[in-house]
Amino acid sequence: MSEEPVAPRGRPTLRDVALLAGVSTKTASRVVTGEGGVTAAKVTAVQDAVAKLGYRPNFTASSLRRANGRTAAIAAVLEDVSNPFSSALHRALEDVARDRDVMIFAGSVDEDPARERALIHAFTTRQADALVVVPASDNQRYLAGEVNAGTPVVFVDRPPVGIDVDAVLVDNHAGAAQAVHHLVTHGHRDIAYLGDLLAIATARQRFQGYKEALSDHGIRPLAEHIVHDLHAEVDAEAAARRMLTAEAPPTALFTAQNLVTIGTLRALRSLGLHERVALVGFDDFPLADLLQPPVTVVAQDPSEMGRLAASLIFRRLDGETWPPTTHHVPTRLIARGSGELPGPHAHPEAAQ
Amino acid sequence: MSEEPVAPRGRPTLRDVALLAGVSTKTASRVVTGEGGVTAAKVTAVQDAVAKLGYRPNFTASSLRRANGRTAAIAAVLEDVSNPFSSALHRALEDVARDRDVMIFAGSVDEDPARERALIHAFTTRQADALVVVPASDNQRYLAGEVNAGTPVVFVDRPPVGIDVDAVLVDNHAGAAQAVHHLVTHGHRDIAYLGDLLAIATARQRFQGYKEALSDHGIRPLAEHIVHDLHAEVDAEAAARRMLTAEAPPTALFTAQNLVTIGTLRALRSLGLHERVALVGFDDFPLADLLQPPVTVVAQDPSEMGRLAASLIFRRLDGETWPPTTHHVPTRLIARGSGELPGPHAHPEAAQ
DNA sequence: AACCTACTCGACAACGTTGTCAGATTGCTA
DNA sequence: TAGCAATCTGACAACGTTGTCGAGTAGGTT
Repeated sequence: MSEEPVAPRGRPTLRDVALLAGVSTKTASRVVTGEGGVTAAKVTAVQDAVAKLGYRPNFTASSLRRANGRTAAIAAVLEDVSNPFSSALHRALEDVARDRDVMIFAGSVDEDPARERALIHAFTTRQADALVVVPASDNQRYLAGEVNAGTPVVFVDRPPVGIDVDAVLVDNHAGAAQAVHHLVTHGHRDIAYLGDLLAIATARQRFQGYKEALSDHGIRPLAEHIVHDLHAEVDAEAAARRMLTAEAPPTALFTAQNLVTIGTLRALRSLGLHERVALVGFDDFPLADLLQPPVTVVAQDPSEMGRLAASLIFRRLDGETWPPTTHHVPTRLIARGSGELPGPHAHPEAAQ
Repeated sequence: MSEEPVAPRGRPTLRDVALLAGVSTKTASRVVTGEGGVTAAKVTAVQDAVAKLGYRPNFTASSLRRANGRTAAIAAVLEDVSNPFSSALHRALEDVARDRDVMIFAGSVDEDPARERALIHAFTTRQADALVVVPASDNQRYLAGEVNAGTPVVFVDRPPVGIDVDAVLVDNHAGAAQAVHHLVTHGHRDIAYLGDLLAIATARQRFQGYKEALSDHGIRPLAEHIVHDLHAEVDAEAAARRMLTAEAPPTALFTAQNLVTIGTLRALRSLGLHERVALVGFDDFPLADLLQPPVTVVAQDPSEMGRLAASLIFRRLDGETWPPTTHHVPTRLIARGSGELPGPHAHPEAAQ
């Protein structure tokens, strides 16, 4: 059934290959790394031995010895590998890394600062060549050692604090303002805010954008129409339901995060208000266009962010240097329907 | 601004720590690994040196030397880290691995057998302790070496071919049959099949389940109502549109894969048939319950599959042994609306 | 024939760490 | 005081690999 030789307990090493081929380990190494300068006869002898033993080089040992010490692995410290934003980012990193035969460590932080540190510690300890970080903590000074040691680090989605590294961010402020402006344009003045944990910098920025856009239109938001610290879908659903069933409910909603948007949609749907109360969400999500009404969003571009982050990483790994820079990937308002439901102040011609 | 010492070019090693603390490297090692048997004075001396230098152990070098040689990293070879099934699986693996401080390498195969081999090669070469594989190739004999060497391998979603390892599968046949039976129960006899690449084993099983369920009801499917090899959303949308606009269109659809279901929904929606033609999809997806009508699916449980796969991996890593076993995670039909749209043969009391 | 160059090859050390083992120190008992 | 066990410590080798370097061989030139 199995004609392959029983492994001599444990994986074969270069020594085993060399022994079988009748050459030195160094020559065997030369053959498997393609270094060259080996007689054709010995090359085939080594190759035969490799095949016979099923030898696989130990890349770990090799990178310990090799000049640059690279492990050809980079680490992605994400919010949650299973959420669409993180996984799109992850995928974009992979696509760029793939061209260079670089592998990816991925881990989920779940907004837990301790987990962030634990992950980064684990990854650096495993000699990841670079770090892509969506931080959850409020200070990343602890990364100074890594950065000084020359490990490329790029922050994504949220800015670094206490440390100076490249960052790929979204203009949350402008995106939120754009959403609010859009709702005002469609005749709304009573626009509620439902947002993520205020501890998250991007949530604060989006809230700022919301407030400033309203104030630009001379609107003062009602305190009872502002809810923070919604992180999970169910929290958002409950908050939206409460707000919409109170007296004097808002005519439009700005939901400042993915899951908050979805939770809010559930509330609207179950209250039968989905065709009446306007909604613009921050961050696009799959099937938003298939819902009834289709959901208007301010879309981020996680793929583009990932590609950009990866390219910064690899340029640094290639030896390029420049002062730490923050890049902004633009947002895009995608009008699909829910954000164009007319408000009480809609001019007939404006609400189309 | 920066009070930390400039790193002595490159990361500090245990030797640097030992030198600074005035002890041998072995004693420094004893302290950082918590091996014990070291005077309190030296312990603090070493700890001070560690702090001062910002020393981080090189886990890679350590695992090279340590008895079991474990790297505390496992590899997940997924279809596409950014699709919901894969990322839910990934997340479940991470949750189990987290308890043991094990990290995860993840990569996307994209249904490309060559990519599958390349990924597995890269991961084994980096000494991953174990492999979780959602295969794309039709034969995985090439893994024999790894398995013989004692690396735990678990296949998920698709069975191993040419090699005998643990597997965590879905009962695709029964799930598909259940979907078709459900549609028949609701008065449909002309039920179309839209499915994934026939090269994928699970797609074949689902198709089998479809055919057998129909034949159990004495129904012979029409050739023009069977389409294979749909993999992307757009392909499915085009195929569904073609089928639904031909003469004598089916009254119900069984879509045998995630993206096929979504593409088909788009076609139904744009043709205005979404409230008329029944649909059951294989594999659940986010927001299926928020669509109009809500989408009835045969749900798999990727989280449970991931947890099970991880537990098998870790039990093997803990030294437990047993003959390679295939586990089946049950599917669950979730009736939400689209699958209960009545067909022409519906009894008034059955269609509810 | 003496010399040189180009090429092939292997001994050795080293990457950063830990297992082994034996030496040194301490404290206790007889 | 000698003897011995218990405790602490460091020298050394080894994990699997590759960089360095010098030895060996063949071929070509004077």
